[in-house]
Amino acid sequence: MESVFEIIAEPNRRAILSLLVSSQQSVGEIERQLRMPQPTVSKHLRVLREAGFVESTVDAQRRLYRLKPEPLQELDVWLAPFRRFWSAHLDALERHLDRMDRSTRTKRKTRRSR
Amino acid sequence: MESVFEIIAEPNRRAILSLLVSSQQSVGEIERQLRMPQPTVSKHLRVLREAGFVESTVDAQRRLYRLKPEPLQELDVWLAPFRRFWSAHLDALERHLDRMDRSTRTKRKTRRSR
DNA sequence: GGAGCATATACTCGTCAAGGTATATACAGG
DNA sequence: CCTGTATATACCTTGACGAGTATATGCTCC
Repeated sequence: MESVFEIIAEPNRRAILSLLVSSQQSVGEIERQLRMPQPTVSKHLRVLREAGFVESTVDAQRRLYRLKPEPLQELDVWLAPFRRFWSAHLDALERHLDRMDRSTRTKRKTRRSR
Repeated sequence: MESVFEIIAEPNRRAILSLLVSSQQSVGEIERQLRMPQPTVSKHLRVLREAGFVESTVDAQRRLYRLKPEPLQELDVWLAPFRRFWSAHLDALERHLDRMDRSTRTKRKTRRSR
C-alpha cells in the first residue's frame, strides 16, 4: 500500500474522503452515511490515516476524522503535466465535460458558458 | 478494472502515460525507455487503451500510441472539491510542496517564488 | 512465400488486498 | 464495577491483477 494512487483506487476510501470534504465526521457517522460495516470503515480509515489523507482527534469514545490536504496535492502535482498536455486539446475537453454534464444533470436547460 | 483510479494505480502504467505526455511512441520505444519486457508493455497498453487513456495508429508493423485527455480530466474533475478544501490550508500546501521539491531536486539552490 | 521483425495474446503462478466474522480495547454513566 | 456504546484489531478466505514464459498474428522485404 505504497502510493497515493493505490490508496484512492479503493472506491470506499474515495467515498470516505468525499464525505470528509464538507466537515469532520466520527466513525459511526461515516458508517451510517455510507452504509458500510464498521470494521470496514475502521480499516479504511487506518489506511487513509497511515497514508496521511486523514487525521483523527479523540472525543470521548468517538474519534473524529478530518481531511489532510497533502497527499491529494501530490496527486494534483502529478496531474500537472497532463493538464498542460490537454490544454492543447481544449475542444475535446469541452465536448467531454459537456457530455458528463448532460449525463448527470436531470433538469437543467442552460448551456455551459464559454 | 473499472475506474480511472484503478488504472493509474499501477506504476508501470503511470510511467507509460508520463512517457506519452511529450509525444507519441511505438511499443518498442516504450519498451526500451522503460526497460520493461514487451508483453508487459503490450498488456498495460491494452488496459490503457480500453480505458480510453491512449489510442493507437498503425504504422506498418509498428503501432504508435498517443495520449487521450479525457480520463485524466475525469480525475481532475474528481479532485476539484478537494482543491477547494485545501485552498483554505494554503500554508500547509506551501510547506508540503517545498518539501517535495527539496527531496527530489539535486543541485538547485533557488527558492520557490511565491 | 519464407525469413525476420514488431506486437498481441494465452496460460500459469504467486501475491496481496478487501470483505466477513469474531473479538479486543476503551470510555461513559448509573 | 457493570453495562452499553464506540472503535480498533485479528484471522481467514477469496478474488483479482501483474509477472513471466511461450506462442500466435501480422506486416515487410527479398
